[in-house]
Amino acid sequence: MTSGRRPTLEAVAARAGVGRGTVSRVINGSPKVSPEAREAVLRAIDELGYVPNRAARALVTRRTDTVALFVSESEERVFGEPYFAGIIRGISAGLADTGLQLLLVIAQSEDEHARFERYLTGQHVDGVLLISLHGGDPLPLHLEENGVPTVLGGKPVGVVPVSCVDADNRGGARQAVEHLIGLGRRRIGTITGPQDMQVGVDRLNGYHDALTAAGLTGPIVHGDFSEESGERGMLELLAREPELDAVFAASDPMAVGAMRVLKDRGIPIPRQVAVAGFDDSSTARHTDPPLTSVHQPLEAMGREMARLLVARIRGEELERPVVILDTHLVARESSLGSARSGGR
Amino acid sequence: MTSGRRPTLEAVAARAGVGRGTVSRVINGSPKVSPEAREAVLRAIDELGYVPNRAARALVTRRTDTVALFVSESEERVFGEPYFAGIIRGISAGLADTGLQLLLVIAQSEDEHARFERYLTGQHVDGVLLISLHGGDPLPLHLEENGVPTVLGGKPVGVVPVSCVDADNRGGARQAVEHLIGLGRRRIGTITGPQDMQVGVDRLNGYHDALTAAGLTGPIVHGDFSEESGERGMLELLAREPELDAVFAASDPMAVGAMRVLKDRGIPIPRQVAVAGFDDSSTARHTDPPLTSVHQPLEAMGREMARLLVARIRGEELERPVVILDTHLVARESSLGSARSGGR
DNA sequence: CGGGGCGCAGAGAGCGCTCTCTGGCCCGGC
DNA sequence: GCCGGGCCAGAGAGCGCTCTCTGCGCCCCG
Repeated sequence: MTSGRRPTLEAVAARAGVGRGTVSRVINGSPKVSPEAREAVLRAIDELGYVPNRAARALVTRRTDTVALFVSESEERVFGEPYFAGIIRGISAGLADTGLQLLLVIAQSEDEHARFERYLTGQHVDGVLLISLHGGDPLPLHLEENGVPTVLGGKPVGVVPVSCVDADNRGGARQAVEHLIGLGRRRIGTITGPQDMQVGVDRLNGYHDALTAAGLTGPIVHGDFSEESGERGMLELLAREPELDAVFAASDPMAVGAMRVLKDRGIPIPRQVAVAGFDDSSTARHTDPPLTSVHQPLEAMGREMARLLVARIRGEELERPVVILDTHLVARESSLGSARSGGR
Repeated sequence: MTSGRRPTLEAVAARAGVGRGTVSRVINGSPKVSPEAREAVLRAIDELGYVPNRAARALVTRRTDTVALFVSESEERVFGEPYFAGIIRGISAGLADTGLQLLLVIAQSEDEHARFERYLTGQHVDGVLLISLHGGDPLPLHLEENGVPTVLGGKPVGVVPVSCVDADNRGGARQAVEHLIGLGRRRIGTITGPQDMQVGVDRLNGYHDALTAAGLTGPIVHGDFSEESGERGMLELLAREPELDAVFAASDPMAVGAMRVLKDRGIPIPRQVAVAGFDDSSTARHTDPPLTSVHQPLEAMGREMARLLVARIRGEELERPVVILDTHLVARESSLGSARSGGR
């Protein structure tokens, strides 16, 4: 089929009866080409099935037309699957008509993390998308210092990033807790996420916001987003506050863990204790009872990350370098239904 | 930090007091370098923070050190999230110490599918991994014809692939149905996957195998792996076989849909009808009751795909170009517990 | 002590593209 | 009618690397 080797730009030029420069101009959409020449070149490209060689182009332009999605997965609990898949779809969609390719880099250990830092700063990609970043990771800083545009998924703890996209974790958590308060709950505990991640801090703050606004306080225990830490957290909450009538878990898996403990103890959900989670993962719809949870627009977040990165690569000034997308509560049976006090 | 531009191989050679060729040999691990020269080169590389330019190398070697993972997601129902994430992790792990980068290509429409076919056959990647392939997709054939090594995740329907990795869908389905038979069930229906996908066919065959071995028959309805098709399938099964005492759904979402219908009808699970699914997704653990399901080793499958592809890229002969990995049943409450006939 | 062979190093070419610079052609103005 | 300017095309250089080929020096053997 392909005779020996793929056709080069030179071959196209020969066939079209023009010079290499003209072919290059046509390919790159330069206006300085006469209609006849353009026509001839396009026909030759078509006839030869010419595809430009990226390596050769990258060599001279110093752009690779590739961006990396870097996922640090040293602790797999952080890396919830629905989150991952949703974000990736959004990114892929956002990149689709930009001509940029997506390189997926999953660092599963510290070693790999270091190796990839070198790789990414080494002129191999035009930009980097980072998700599930851990507290104080210097990677985004190093990248920017080396002139590699970087967009973060999720706010980093501490530093103000050059550009990042996040869900409104604080607002979402606040909504969830306000929802519980609105249902008449008064002794509302929370199981937090890791406090070295901004997302954990934000969701705790949202919880605080709602309680404070209602003049309430409640017990706080710390988890790490995992189902198992949800179980431990629930046990601790019950020990500290036997009169608990609701719990807000900062992730769905933790909510699932909490619900398991409640069931084991024979505590009816939501009659005695209402439960709300965060993520609105597919699991939330299938728990017993179905879990009230905060939905975040994963695909939109991914798309927005791609948009920001592309703009930065093109050297455009960003009007809003930090984008926070709305979250909303999806109320289900784990909180709805009658509470003990109001019960029939 | 970086003064102007990154150091080139030439700069390293100058600093080490050797020629470019020697530096190249050191980098590529050629044995034909004296220890002293190698030492000097390595020091210079370290001092300069030299990172080879991939584009320049790719241009001359005609290898890109990049493989693509191509996901055709035109119908999103097929592309279950846990499947995706698990496989990717395996692939990433399998590629980790090969120096190959992973390009993620998600074709969300027919247009993109066609565009990427051109891209992938156009010397941009050294090999391609394909997952969730649809019946009769000519892409793998085209790729191989163009000399691009390809490894499939999941057997294609019809043609015998050059190399592919799959789970033992038939065996898994058979195990699940044997399990139901072993529990005393005799009127076992199935909701199949799409029959234009080999995975759908295999799981139906496994169901057949088990029934035939036990001298039974049962009603078959066709679904498309989606939750909604599981609901429809269950309704149809109940209509066709009111005495049904078990159902094997070829995917977890379909099993979930089926369970919803059973619950709506007030049919106790598993007392009257036992349910088994396929995938052992995280959802399976959280349904009510928890779902018996067939587990497939996703990460191992991904790793195996990577291994096969790397071997093919290196031109090694494959001893077993088609790898089928074992599946096993995870029995949970949706099938365990007492059946009607046996009382409690 | 001389010649042949081997092993390591360096010079040169070239991968396929872009980009700059020069040149040719045509048109308009004086 | 001649010259200047604008516009499009092509030639040339060079991006950073690999690979081949030549050459040099050393060692070993006769």
